[in-house]
Formats: sequence, structure tokens, C-alpha cells
Amino acid sequence: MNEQSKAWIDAETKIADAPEDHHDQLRLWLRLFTVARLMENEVRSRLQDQFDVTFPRFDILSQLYRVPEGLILGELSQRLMVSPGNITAVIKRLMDDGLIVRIQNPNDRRENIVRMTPLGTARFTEMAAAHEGWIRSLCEGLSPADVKSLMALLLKMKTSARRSLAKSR
Amino acid sequence: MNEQSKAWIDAETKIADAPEDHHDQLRLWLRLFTVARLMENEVRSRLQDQFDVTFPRFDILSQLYRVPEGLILGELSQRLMVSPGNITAVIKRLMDDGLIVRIQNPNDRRENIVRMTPLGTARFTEMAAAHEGWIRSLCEGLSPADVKSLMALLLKMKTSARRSLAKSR
DNA sequence: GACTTTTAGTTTAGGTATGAATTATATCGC
DNA sequence: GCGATATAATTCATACCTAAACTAAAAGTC
Repeated sequence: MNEQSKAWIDAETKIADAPEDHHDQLRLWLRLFTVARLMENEVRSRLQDQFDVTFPRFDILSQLYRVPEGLILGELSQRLMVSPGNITAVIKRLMDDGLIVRIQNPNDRRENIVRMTPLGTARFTEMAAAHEGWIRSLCEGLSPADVKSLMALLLKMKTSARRSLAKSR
Repeated sequence: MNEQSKAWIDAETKIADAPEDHHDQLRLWLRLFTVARLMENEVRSRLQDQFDVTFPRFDILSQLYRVPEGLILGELSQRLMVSPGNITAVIKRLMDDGLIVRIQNPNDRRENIVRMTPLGTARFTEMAAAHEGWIRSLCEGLSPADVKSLMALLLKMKTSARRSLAKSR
């Protein structure tokens, strides 16, 4: 078995290709998960190599970049879909790096607003440009129509999942 | 802002809905990532609550279930797309739980084959049935045709990404 | 057969992750 | 006002995860 063929074995490659049975949704989830992990791994490793930044930190910067006035920690935690306890430590490191600042809300002293510094914005701008290039390259086999269809179908999937979650609690 | 509306804010909700510009691929990646994380978080938390098992361990068991004769650690690492160093510890814990066994290959003493125990198979069978139910429920808003289209398009996306990665190294 | 190279796994250091318990602050109900 | 409740964030214990350095075993080279 050579390098090339080995690289193609992953979590969902080996599932039997039975046509149209009742496991289709499971297979869809596996495939989605595989693509997501494949791309995330690549982005993570390039962010580390080229910018010495971790994926979670980049993720936080992406959010803050879009909201110049800043976000409170809880909002950040919800948007990134990570636990509040997690945010604390990552924020601390981004502050140590001088990429973000954190200000206690004087009207509600429980809340802490974080926003980018000029340095953070400058650094993020470079990363974002490179990042978009990587993504474009990873997606180069998709036609504009494919991209459009996927956007619509994934939105439908997201909506489906959220509705299902809302029902179950 | 009530609970319901808060729950809908995530990493890609807030991006401007400009029609058809050159950032479509980036938005596609963001949406894919969001759906994947949403579903993974749900699966993870239910596995923990209902079976007291972590997602990574379930992931390993899924692979081993499909290959009764077992896999060597490196194959497992490739299929799951995680680093070899990671596998070591998780395998150790699954062995402590008695769900898998590990045997050194006598023909090549570098290789260690792991496979499920009867206990592991029994436990996994229960988990897998529940897991499939959760996924089905999360996907209930998708028609069979949606599922089919998504399978094809995600395969195309995976192929695109793999080809791009193969070129870049 | 000894020497280099390759391959399989482990170890280590540093950085996420979660859920549960805790602290500090705000708000509600009366 | 004031106790009960709710919310924002932190801390802690535990578990993952990666990259890089390392050990051990096998395979290739001469």
C-alpha cells in the first residue's frame, strides 16, 4: 500500500455502498464530519506554521473582527459553540499577546466586553487573507453552482438540527 | 433577547448576505463547520450523559466495529485523522475499560493490532443504535433527495480538498 | 553482516475542551 | 428594602489533541 492510497482511508471511506437504505442520514453525517475535519486540520496546521496562532484563537479573532464594538464573553462562547469555561483561558492568552482588550461593563459589572486592538486587527487581516486563499484552493473542485447548492442544503441541515434540538429540550 | 433567539447566533449567522460575491467558498466553509460543530456537540453530550463515553472513544469503537479482525494503531490514526500521539492515550483508556484488546504483531513487532472485545462490541451496539436515532432526528428536516444531493456534493468537496492537499505537498 | 534509512508507537510540553462547583453581581417578588 | 433566584464569568478535574523528540524494530544497501 503506497502513500497515496493510504491517505484516502478515513472514517467514512469503508462503509458499504449499499444503494439507498435507511442508513443514509448516518452516512451523510459521517461524510460531513470527515470533510469538516479534513479541512479544519489543514487550516489549523497552516495557521500554526505560517502565523504561529491556534485555530481557537483565530476563531475568536474572526468573531471580534466582525463586531468592532466588541462582544461579551458569553456571546463569544455562544457564537463559537464552546463552553464558557473554555473561553476564559483562550481570551487570557490573546490578551497577553496584545491582540484583544477586555473591559468590564460599568453598567453591569458581571459582563466583560472584549474587542480587538489595532495590532489584533492588523494581524488578523493578514491571516484572514491567507485563510481565504487556502479555503478557495481546497474548494477549487467545486463549481459555483455546487457551492450555491451546498450553501442551501447545509442551511437546511442546520435549520433541521436546530429545530430538532429546540424540540428535545 | 430571549433564549430562543440567542441560541441562533453562531459563527456564520452574522455574515452579510451579499448575493454571489467572491467570498462564497469561505462562507460555505463557515457554514459546513457550523453544522458539523452543532451536531458533534450534541452527539458528544448525549454520549456522555447516556453512555458515559467520550466522542473520541466512540469514534475509535466505530472504526473497530467495522473491522472485526482489528486495525493497527497507525491505521486507526489515519482513519480518524488524528495524530498518532493522541491515539496512544485514548486506546489505553479503552483497554482499561475492557472494551478493546491490543496484541503485538509477532511478524512485525513494531505493529500493535487493536480489536474489540465481546464487551466492547456489546456496548458499542447499544451506543450505535442510539446514535443513529439522534442523527436521524437531527436530519429529519431533510428530504431523501436532499440527503442524496448532499452526499454527492460533500463527496465532491472531499475529493476537491484531497486533490488540493495532494498538490500542495 | 554492519550501516543507513524508514516505519510504528510513545513521550513530553503546551494548548484546547467539557461539566460541575463557585464567586460576584443583578434582578425579581413581595 | 431584602431574601430567593438568575446570570456572567472563573476555577477545577479530567480528557483530548498536536508537533516534535525519542525508542524500537524492520528493511534496504553495500
